[in-house]
Amino acid sequence: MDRIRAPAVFSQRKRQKGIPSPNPSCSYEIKFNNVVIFIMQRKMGMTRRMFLMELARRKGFRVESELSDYVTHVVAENNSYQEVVDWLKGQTVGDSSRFELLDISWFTACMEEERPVDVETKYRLMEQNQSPSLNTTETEAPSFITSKVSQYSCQRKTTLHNYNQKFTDAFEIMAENYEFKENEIFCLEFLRAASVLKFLPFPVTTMKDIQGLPCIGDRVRDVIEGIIEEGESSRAKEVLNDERYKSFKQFTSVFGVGVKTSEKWYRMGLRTLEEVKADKTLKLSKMQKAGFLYYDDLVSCVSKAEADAVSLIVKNTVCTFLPDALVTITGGFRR
DNA sequence: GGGCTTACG
DNA sequence: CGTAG
DNA sequence: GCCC
Repeated sequence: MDRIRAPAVFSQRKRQKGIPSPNPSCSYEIKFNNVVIFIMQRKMGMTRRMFLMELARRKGFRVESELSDYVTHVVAENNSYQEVVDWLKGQTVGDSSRFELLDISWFTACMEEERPVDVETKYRLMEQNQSPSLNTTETEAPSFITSKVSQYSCQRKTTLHNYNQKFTDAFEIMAENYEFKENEIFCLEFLRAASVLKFLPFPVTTMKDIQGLPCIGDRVRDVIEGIIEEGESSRAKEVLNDERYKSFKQFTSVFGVGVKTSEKWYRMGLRTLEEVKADKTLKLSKMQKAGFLYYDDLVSCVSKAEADAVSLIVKNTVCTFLPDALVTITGGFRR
């Protein structure tokens, strides 16, 4: 249920034996053992930080004044994701990726509810955000519209690492099936949802994680729910076993064959590429003939070594004319 | 209620 | 109608 | 089907 990682085993113990100081935190009972908060002072100031720490402790939260090994939740105000990450790098902590990096709005929500609230996307500091909590004020109730994921993929900075492949694989299968059915609208729907989940810097484990994200409708939500519960999508599985899908998948893998041609072949009763090749009455386009002729070559992936070999040929050729020219591979092989 | 990429062969 | 990025 |  709860994504919170911290073990509940060590709670009060350590704190007590360490410092018999007039630390006010000792006088409050800790009610929530799996959340250990650290509040960043940067851009906040000491007075406000102390005020917030005291407030949380009064409400039964465990708050550390140092970035100890027990800390699970790092809270920052008016800091971007990058600023917090940079600051953490300068601290003597081993692996700072174990922390939940949260905006102050998460903290204020906790204070309002007097319990640790779920770490929803809107509270998280993420790479794309500039400074999420600019519209919160110190005295007012917090604004919960802290960060919003853009609906436009070009406005999202997505890394190569996909934390949600289980989900996005299923979405892409669904999308492809709708493409084969020439339902561009549902196809688009699933492709967009896949793109959004690929952007998330953490794996989705509860339905709360996707709250507030764009392009996630009921249909997509159903698939996510299925995967969270079953570990896999029964919908996507059905598609993979679907005869029509399997045939279209084969047909469209031939260069020069799209959905229209696949549809035609499928209507003719053809089901496999072998059957297509065996049918001598079919009129193939120039492209399709090439597609079959070089099929094995075209379906296989291009290796980095091959790309480098091609690059070398181009370099040498260019250098015959422009000895000082700079030639570099672009696209995926450049990464 | 409209848009959902676009140009080229 | 299919490809490309 | 989502978003404006």
